[in-house]
Amino acid sequence: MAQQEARQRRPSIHDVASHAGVSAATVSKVLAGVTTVKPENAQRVFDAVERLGYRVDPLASDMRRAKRRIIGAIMPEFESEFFGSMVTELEGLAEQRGYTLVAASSRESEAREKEILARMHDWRVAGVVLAPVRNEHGPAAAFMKAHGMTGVLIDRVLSDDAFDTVSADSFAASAEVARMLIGNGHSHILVIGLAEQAATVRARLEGFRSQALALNPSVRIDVITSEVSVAPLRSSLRDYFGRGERPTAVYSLLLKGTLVALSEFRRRGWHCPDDISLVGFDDAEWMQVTWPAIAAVVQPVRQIASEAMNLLFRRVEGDAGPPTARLEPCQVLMRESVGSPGSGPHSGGGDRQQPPLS
Amino acid sequence: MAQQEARQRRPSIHDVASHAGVSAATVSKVLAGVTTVKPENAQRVFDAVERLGYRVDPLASDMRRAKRRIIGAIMPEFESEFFGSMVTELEGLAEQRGYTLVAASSRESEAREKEILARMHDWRVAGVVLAPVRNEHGPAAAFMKAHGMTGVLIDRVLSDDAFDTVSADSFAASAEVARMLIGNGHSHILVIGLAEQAATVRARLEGFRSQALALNPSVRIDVITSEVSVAPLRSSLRDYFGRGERPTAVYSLLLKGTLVALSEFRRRGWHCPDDISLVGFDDAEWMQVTWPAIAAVVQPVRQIASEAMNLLFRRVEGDAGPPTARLEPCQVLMRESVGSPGSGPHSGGGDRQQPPLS
DNA sequence: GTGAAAGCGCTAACAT
DNA sequence: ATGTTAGCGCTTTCAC
Repeated sequence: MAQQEARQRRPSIHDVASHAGVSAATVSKVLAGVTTVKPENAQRVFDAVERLGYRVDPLASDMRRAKRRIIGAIMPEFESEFFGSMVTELEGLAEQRGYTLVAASSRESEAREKEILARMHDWRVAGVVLAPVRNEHGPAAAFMKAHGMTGVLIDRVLSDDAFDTVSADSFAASAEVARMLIGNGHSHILVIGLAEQAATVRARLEGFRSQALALNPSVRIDVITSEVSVAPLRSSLRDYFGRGERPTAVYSLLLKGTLVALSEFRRRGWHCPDDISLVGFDDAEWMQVTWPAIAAVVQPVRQIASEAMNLLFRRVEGDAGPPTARLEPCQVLMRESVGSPGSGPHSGGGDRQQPPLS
Repeated sequence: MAQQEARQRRPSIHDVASHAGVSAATVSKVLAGVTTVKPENAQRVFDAVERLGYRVDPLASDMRRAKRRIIGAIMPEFESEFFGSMVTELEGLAEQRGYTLVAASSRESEAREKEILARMHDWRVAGVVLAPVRNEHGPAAAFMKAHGMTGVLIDRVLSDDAFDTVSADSFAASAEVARMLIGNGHSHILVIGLAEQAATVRARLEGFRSQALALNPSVRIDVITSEVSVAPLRSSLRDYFGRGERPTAVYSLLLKGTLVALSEFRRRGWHCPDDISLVGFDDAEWMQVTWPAIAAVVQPVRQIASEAMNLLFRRVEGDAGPPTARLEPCQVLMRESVGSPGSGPHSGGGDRQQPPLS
C-alpha cells in the first residue's frame, strides 16, 4: 500500500493556460513578472495556478534559457565542520539568487575532482565554486580553463591567472600565532603539517617562520610534514618525540594534525599546557569544551563563502575583468592549551585547577 | 582576460550525427548501448563522439525520459561528522547507479524542510532520502505522501505507514550502555537529551531506562531534556548541578549534549572519569584523542546509507510492497571517560596516569 | 537496421 | 496586450 497512489502527471503550463483561458506564453509572462499583462488576465492566471497547484519545472525552464540556474560546488570532503558550514553557506547564497546548489565531494582525490567537474560541465552549470584538493594548479582548474567554465577557487588557493580566488589569510594568521608563542617565551617550536605543496599550507608555514624569526632570531623551529595522508605524519611525530626531542610548543597547520598531535601527547601522558603547548590552524566546536580548551585559528567561513559567491555571480553575469585574489582575515583564539615554557605543572591554567565559574 | 574565451556552443547530438553520417536517433541508440546497430555505423558514431568531445546533456536527456535520474537528499545539517559522511556515502551510492545526488540542508527547520522538498518535487527527482528534523510525522513526510513522491526516511525515525525507514538501533544501543554503566556500579545516572518528542531519542531513553531498571531496580535515573535548542539544556544542567545533584555518570542522548556536558564539567573543574563518568550517543573523531577519550555509541553510517539507497531504488523501480522499518545495530565504544563510582581520583585510568604506549 | 516525427515543459521572438 | 511559432537537446515510437 505504500507509495502506490498513481502519481498522475503534474499540471503543465498548458493546463494553467487553458484553465485561465489564455495562452501558455501569457502564463509564462505573468509568472515571470512581466507587467504588460492585463490585470484581469493576470488574476485569472494566478487563480488557475492556485487551483491546480502549478509550479514551474526549473529544468524545463533552464532548458530553454541560455544559462542554467545551477551552481556547482566541489569540496574535498563533507565530514569536517569547515566544509560542512561552507556548503551550508554557499547553499543559502545560491538560493537567495534563485539558483540551486549542487554539491559534490572530491574525497580528497584530484582524479575524482576532475570527473565531478566534467559532470558539472555536462549539467551546464552557470558556475562552479571549487575548493581544490591540492591547489589552484591541479587538473580541475585546468579543465575549467580548457572548457571555458565560469568559476571561483576557494580555500587551498592563493591566486590564479584565470579565476578569482578567495581564501583565509593563512600568512597573517600564522604570523599572529608566532607573535603569541614567541611572546609567551617559547623558543623551540614544532610545526606539523600535511601536503606541503599546497600553497596555503606553505603560506601558513612561512608566515609563522618569518614572524617567529623576526621576533627571536635564535628560535628553533622544527618542521614535520607528510605529503600524502595522516598516518605517516603520525609516525614521523612518534619518531621525533621518540628521539627525545622536546619542543615547548606545537603549531599544527591543519585540523587533522591537531588531532594527531593531541593523540600523541595523550599516548605519552603529556598534558597541555604544562608539558607542551598546542595551537592548531582551523577551529572546531569541540575545542572549546575539552580540558584544556585548544587554541586555534578560526577561518572566516561566512566571509569566504559570501565573497566567493559575489565574485562568481559577477562572472556569471558577464564581467570579464582580470581575476582577483582575496584573502580574508582569520581570528586567532588563544585558549588554555597555550602556556609559557618552564612554568611547570599546575601553573598555566593547568590541570585540576578550578576555572572561574564565569 | 579571465574567462572570456568565447564559450562556444557545445556539440549536440545532431553534430555527432552529421559528423558520423547517421541520424540523431542512431547516435542515441549507440550511446544507449542498443546492439541492433550496424557495427560499422556504431564505430563512426564513437569516432565522431571522440573527435567532438561530445557528452550527453543529462538534463535534456532526463527531460524526455519518464523519470529524472536525480536523487534528493535532505539533511538537518551538514556541519556534523554524522551527516557529512552520510551525504558522502549517499552520493557514492547514487553515482554507482548513474544518478546524481542533490543534497540540501534543512538547517534544523521543519518549515525549510518542507520548502526544500517542494523544490525537489519541482525538480521531479526520482526519489528522496529524507533525514527529518524531528520525526516521521512532520510536515515533510506529509508533503511527500500528498504528492505521491518516492522516498526513504532515515535517522530520526522509527517506522512509518507510507515510507521505508532506516535508522540506528537506538533502543538496543542504549540498553548496552545501561549494561555497561550498571555493570560498573553506577546507581545514580543523569540522562540528558534534546527534542524528547523525536521517537528515536525517546527510544534511546527508554532502551536505557528499561535495561538499567531491569539490572538494578533501585537505580536512580534523572532526566534532563530540552525541547528546542541547546542553550536551555545547558542552563538546566547548570541548575541541576548547582542544586548539588551529583550523579556518578552522565549519558548524553546526542552529540551536542555530550559537548554541553563536557563544558559544564570543565566549568566546575570536574574530570572524567574520576569525578563523573560520561558516555555519549554519536561518536566523533576528536573523542578518541582527547584526554580522557570519550565513550560513545557509534552509528553505522555506511549501513544506514546503503540500506536506505537499496530500499529507495526498489521503490523507484516500481516496487509497491508494504513499507519496511530497518534498525541497524550500533557499536558501543567504551573509553576512558567511564569509570566506577567511588573509586576516587587517579584510580580509574585517571588523570596524569601514564597510558600504556600500545 | 535506420531515420522521420513527435514531443518532454518551458520561454523568447515575432506577429498581431 | 496576447497568441503563434519555433525551438533548448534529447529519446522514443513507428514506419520504412
